[in-house]
Amino acid sequence: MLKIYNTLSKQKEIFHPIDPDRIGMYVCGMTVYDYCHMGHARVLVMFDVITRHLRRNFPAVTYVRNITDIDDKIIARAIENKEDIYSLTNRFIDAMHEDERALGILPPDIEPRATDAMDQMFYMIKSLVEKGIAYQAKNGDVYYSVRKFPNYGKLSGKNLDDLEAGARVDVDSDKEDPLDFVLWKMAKPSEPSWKSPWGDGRPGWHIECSAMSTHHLGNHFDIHGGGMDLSFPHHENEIAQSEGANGCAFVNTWMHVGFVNINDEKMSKSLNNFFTIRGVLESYDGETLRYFIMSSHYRSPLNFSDNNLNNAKDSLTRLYTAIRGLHASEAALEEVSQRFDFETKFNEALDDDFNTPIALSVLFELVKLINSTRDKDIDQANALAQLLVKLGGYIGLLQMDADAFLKQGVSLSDDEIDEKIKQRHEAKINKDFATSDQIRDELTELGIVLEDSANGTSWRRK
RNA sequence: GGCCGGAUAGCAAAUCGGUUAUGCAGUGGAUUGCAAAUCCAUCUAGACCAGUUCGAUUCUGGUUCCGGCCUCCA
Repeated sequence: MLKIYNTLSKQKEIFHPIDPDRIGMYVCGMTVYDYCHMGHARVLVMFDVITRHLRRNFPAVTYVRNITDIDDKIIARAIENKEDIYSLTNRFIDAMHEDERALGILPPDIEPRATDAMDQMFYMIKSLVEKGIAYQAKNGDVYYSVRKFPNYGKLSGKNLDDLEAGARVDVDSDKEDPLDFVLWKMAKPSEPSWKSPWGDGRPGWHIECSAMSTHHLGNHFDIHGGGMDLSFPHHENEIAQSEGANGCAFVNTWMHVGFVNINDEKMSKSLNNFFTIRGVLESYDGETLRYFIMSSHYRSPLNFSDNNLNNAKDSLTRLYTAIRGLHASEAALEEVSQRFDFETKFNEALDDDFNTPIALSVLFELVKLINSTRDKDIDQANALAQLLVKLGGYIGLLQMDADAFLKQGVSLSDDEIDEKIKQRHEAKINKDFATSDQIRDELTELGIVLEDSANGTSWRRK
């Protein structure tokens, strides 16, 4: 029984799909004018985990994650680069996909681009204008009239009068109310623009997501997610737009992923304390990043630091060490799956609002059993290792060959290392431990750790 | 100012009204020529002050500190 924390009700709820045969989930994706940073990585990874879990529990899941490929920052950056906006956005979309692959993220089912959704936006804006919820101001911009939507603030727990009191001054506005937000914006002469019933211009950010989500998932769908910073005003405005235009409930469950922090402060562009995914990948492999992200609950803050990343790496190393060299048949896997309740516990953890830290701890319980079984019953250890790989796969972990994971990023070639191991072995046979230890120390220096066992010596990266 | 979160051992991070979280690190032991890996045992908790309770880290109230949103933000 899946429980999800719903930002709308501020509590965990049992998830009741609108149509159990067809779950719809929409997640706000990137605005593509720069490389993705670790904050984006967290949203990407967590909704990947969520999608994987939903797919194992429901026959069909449609995961839509949009791309915002038109907005002020994109225009500004394109001008700065003397570049066409499409060449800019295409470049960063490719980079994003590359980052995603490194993190083991499966592509969403549909990845709509705002610039392909103009008609859907026109349709929605038109409907809002016709209903008197939106208006075209003197400057030509079309605004949403926030006071016309009685439930405004239901997601963020804010009310209009409080917002009004704390509102920053908005001088140059033709808005009827300072809290009204833009649906369609008139283009300045040199800017990219689209023809619309209200004049040449471009869409506001909020309407993009309302239009794309309902277009692909219907007016009323199950889950809508994004980073916590989107809950206000972005998601609040989406609710106002979609429910205002369609006259029905928009989304049942709202999910928000917590921030990635640096020294307990939010990682953000404006604070200039962000790390790009590709930057971090220079020092850590993608699976380590993925593990790091899953090591805390998705709604808690996640502190980004070398110490925590190294912790993640060490933990993953323990996991991979346990499955190294072990393989089993489907039948054996089936047998241990039945006999032990790891899978049940693992699934229960994910069912409880996607509690990945608990799910990971189940993996470590399994590791302990594998390691202690190894000497007594190798067949069972093999089968349990297979089970570990299977459970890891549920959350996109442990799908690499263990040797490949444990040997990656080393400066010497396999042959060179094997040669050193051979030399050391000979020294050991001659009881020349000074030499053998020296060889081992040299390798340790290079980040290569040797492990002796009854079957000979193997190695891994530190 | 308004509205939200959070405070757990050396670090990270969950659960839970009474019983081992888990990973890394530490200590003792097994194993090893010595290590590494592994196993066994073990030490470090619940910001502070009240209250409810047979019993609270867990519930309630207050205090302190930290963070977020209210402007583009994942």
